[in-house]
Amino acid sequence: MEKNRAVAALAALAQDSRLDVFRLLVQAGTDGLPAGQIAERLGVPGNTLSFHLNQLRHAGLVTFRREGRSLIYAAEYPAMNALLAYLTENCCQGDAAACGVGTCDNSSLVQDKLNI
Amino acid sequence: MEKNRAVAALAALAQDSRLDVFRLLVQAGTDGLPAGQIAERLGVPGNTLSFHLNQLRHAGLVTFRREGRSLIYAAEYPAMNALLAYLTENCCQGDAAACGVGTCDNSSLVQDKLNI
DNA sequence: TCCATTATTCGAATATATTGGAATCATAGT
DNA sequence: ACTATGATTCCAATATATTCGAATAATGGA
Repeated sequence: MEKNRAVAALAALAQDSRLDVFRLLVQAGTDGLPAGQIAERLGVPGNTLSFHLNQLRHAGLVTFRREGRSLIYAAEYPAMNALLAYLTENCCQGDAAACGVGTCDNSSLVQDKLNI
Repeated sequence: MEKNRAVAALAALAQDSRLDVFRLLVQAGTDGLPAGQIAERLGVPGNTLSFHLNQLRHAGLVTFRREGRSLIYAAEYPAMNALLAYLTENCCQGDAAACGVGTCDNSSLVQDKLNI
């Protein structure tokens, strides 16, 4: 993952409403949720939500598809994983245990799996 | 980890210079680096770097200690791990494999280990 | 075709973040 | 006490982000 994309993804997540949206979509799974339902659940005006969804979309963290009149948004899991990988990359000069990252090397795992 | 702290950490990382600083410190390990050396390595003016280090510090992502005239900054690994845990939390309704997060559940792992 | 529904885009007001010059603070050595 | 070094704080200029009212677009049904 390039630095610019990482900064964009972090910036997209670094906002109250957008972090809520993203987590909601992560929980919703690959089926996603229509924009209106997201707006209702989070109590955010439609046009404001639209702005935030656009930010998340440009950051590559969500995608959408049309279904009738509804636009269904869904989390882009590979992008989330790439960001996690980027953040844990080079951690502790390879000695992950030294900084408590866990027993498995998330970064290389995800990179191998997804070819990012 | 509370949402506010997560947003603060994400915002701190969502900036070119600060992401550079943080990654540099993550690589440097627990010994850390003096502010002047960070400024020199990244080509950032001292006062500007000071501002950014302050942001990272307020977000809980770095700490510092004095050594003579130098202030040595170091990455706060528990905070980094708590952020990763927060981001992967509730992912895919527990079915981590479904969204490619890896074979181990990072979030619960880190939470158990660090009591965050 | 006309209307209701679902959602996005535009624009302008407001708020927040970033930058660097100049001044200041803290420490160590003489 | 004086000076040099390493770093921070203050401030004002500039740039970016957020919000919501109003206007617009896309779809489906009568």
